[in-house]
Formats: sequence, C-alpha cells, structure tokens
Amino acid sequence: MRQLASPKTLQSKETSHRILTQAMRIFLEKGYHGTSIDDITQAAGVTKGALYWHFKSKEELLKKIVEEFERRFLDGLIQAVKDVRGDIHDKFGKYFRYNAAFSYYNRELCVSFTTLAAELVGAHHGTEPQFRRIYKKYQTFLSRLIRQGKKEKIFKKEIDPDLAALIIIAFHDGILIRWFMNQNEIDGEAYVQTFRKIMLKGLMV
Amino acid sequence: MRQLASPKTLQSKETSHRILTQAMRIFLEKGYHGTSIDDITQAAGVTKGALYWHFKSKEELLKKIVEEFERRFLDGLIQAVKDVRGDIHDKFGKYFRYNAAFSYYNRELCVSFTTLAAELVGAHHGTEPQFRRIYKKYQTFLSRLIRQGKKEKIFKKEIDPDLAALIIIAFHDGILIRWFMNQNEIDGEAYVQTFRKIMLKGLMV
DNA sequence: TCATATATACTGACTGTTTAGTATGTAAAA
DNA sequence: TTTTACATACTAAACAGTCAGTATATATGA
Repeated sequence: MRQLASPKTLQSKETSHRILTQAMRIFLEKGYHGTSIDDITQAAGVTKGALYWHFKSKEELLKKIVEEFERRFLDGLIQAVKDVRGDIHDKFGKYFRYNAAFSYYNRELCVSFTTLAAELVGAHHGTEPQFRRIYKKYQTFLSRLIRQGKKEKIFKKEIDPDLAALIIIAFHDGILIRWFMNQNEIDGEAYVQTFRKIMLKGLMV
Repeated sequence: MRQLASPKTLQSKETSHRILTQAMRIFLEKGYHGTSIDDITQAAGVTKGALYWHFKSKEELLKKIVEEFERRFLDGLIQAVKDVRGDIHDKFGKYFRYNAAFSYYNRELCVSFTTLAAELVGAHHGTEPQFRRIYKKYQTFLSRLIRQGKKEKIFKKEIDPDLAALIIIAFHDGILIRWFMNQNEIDGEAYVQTFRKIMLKGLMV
C-alpha cells in the first residue's frame, strides 16, 4: 500500500531535493508537457520508483515548484517591503532590489514559474487556480503600493492602480522570459537598471 | 508516394486554412507539446489523412504560424513605420497604434507566437532558430528607432538602444501574455493607453 | 549486544494508453 | 484515366504511472 513519504533520513531528503531541482531545471528547458518523467529521473540519477516514492504524480512536482515560488519569492517580497520604514520611494526601491537579488540567485525558480504559467494558465490544467491565486496576490500587493504612491503624490494621479499593477507584473514576466531567452547576451546589472529607469521615468526626456 | 500539397481548389484551400486556424487556437490554449494532432483534426473537423495531406508534420504547422506572424505582424509593422513621414514622435505613435490594432484583430496569432516562443526557445526545438531570427529582427528595428529618438533629443541620452529595445520587446511579450491570462478582466483600450504612458513617461510624476 | 521485526527508501520490469506519423483505399475532379 | 483530396486503419515508440520485490536503516526485546 502506497503511503506518501514523510522523509526521515538525510539521504532521503537529499534525493527528493535532487529530483525537485532537476524537475525545475528541465521544466524550464523543455516546458511541462515537453518533459517526461524519464527525463527527470535520468537527470536526477534515480529510478522511477524513487520518484514516485517521493511524489505522487508529475503534477505534484509542478505544485511543489509553484508553492516554493509563492512562499520564497512572493511572501518574502511582501514581508520585505512591509518591513521598510519610509515613504514609497524606499518601498519601491526595496521592491526592485529584492526582486533583482532574488531573481539573480534563484533564476531557475523565477523563470520556470513564469514560463510554466504562460504554458499552463488557460490550458484547463489542475494547477491553474494556484497560478491565478498567486498572480492575484501579487497584483493586490502592487496595487496597494501604487495607491500609496499616488497619495504621496509620487506617482501620477491619472494612473489606475489595478491596471498599473497588472502592467508591472506583465513587465516583470516579460523581463524574466527575455532574460532566459537571451541569457548569454544580457548584462544583468545594466538590464535591471534600465528596466527600473524606464518603468519609473519612461523613455522620453 | 506522398507529395507536398500545393492546394488548387477553393475547397482544399479552405480546409488547410481551417486546420491552421484551429492549430493556432489549440496551441495557444494547451501549448505545443500539450496539443495532440487528434485535438487539431477534431477541432477542424477533418481526419488525420487530411491534415497530413496538407502539412508534413506537427512542426510544419508551427512553422507556418511563426511565418505568418513574421510576415503579417513584424514585416507589416516595419513597413508601416517606415512609411511615416515625420519625427520620432510620429513613428513611435504609429508603432503603438499598429501594434494595438494588429494585436486586437489578430489576438490568437500574436499571443500564440509569444507563448509558443516562451515554451520552445531554449528547448532545442527545431523552430528555435526561426524564433530567434524574428526576435533579432524586431530588436534591430526598435534599436534603430530608439537611436533616432536619441538623435532627435526626444529619448534620454543615457539609454542604451539595444538594451532598451530588448526591454520594450520584453514589455510587449509580457503585456500579451497577461492580456491572454486575464482576458475577461481587462479593458483593452485602457490597458494599451496605460502601457504606452508608462513606457514613454514612467510611473513617477 | 545481538537477533528479530518493521518501516523506509528505493529498483527495474511491466501495463495500458496516447502519441506522431504511415500505408492503403477511394470518391470526385480534371 | 490520372491526379487531387481526402478517410480509415494501422504501427512503433513514448508516455505516466504501478507493482512485486529488495536493501537499508531503525526500533524493540531477550
């Protein structure tokens, strides 16, 4: 009788972590439907039995990745910005710095979340509600931030916060995807700086 | 012996067009690897024989879509902007108007190109060079436009044209993907206006 | 402390299904 | 009567997931 593993030994914990890491890498490379279970087991150096001992399905692997993104990136971001004492300048500054640093050190997690969302949202996949919930949470967070920025007369008064939040998320997604596609050509530092400048001050003089 | 179809009759032309249209729709919905040939034939109301009479493989279907995007959207855009007599203001205005109108009337083509690129670029897929070539062409076009804008002192002098072009493309992609994901909630008109304003003038006062 | 028992952490062959693509048949048009 | 434009029936490979069995770690009792 199958029972879901609650890992005890170090060895076992390391195995399941290796599987998850490789899954993330290959999902990013080939997409969810383009990745086979055998691709993952091969890369992780385990057999199918091991994978299905730790995870009950391919979908569960995906869910774990999505959960990790929500917990580590989004919840971390919200908390970090909340902790800032200061005006909206400081908070937006923190937003950019957190974002850039986290994406830099967790590139695979961030980009795979984004591309997997692009692949699976709208596809009637089981994880769609989870993706949508996370995007909604992100939008709500940004929307509040922008509202505050308008109150403090730092952001333009004619901007609709919900819409602007959506657009910032769109920018964020696009930036990540392009970063992945052109990884060899992009100087990350300059990329983020330019992104930030355009978003806050625009292209025009 | 199989020979590639060069459609003659109206009937046949309509069939292949129906197959391609449905392929685009379902690729967009489920992704390339998530879509089966049977999904497409069912939706198009034909059998496998018909599909493989008109197209030699699943990959060819994809290539046709990518070609159509390049020819109709990108080449059309470049030509339209080239035809503008006026300064960079007028050219960028044309860029936005063309972009918005084309995306609006060819939503499936634009969004499916973008999401398929996100799924397949980096996946060692046969169409990768084609995708890359098109993105490169788009970047070169925008980069020239920005350079001109800098000469005319309309864009900020400290902006790197190649990098800014990449970022505009990133914005463009992100905007399309988000439009697809939140199609029911978004007022297209306001969305495009806000996008344009943020990109040109920024969020800040 | 050493045998016994039991839960954990796998192995790798196997299953049924789905997949892209093919081979063959056929009706209608040219 | 030959070519076009399909339909039908098929194949081989790939797929996600299962299962019987096994090795290893840990807990328990003599």
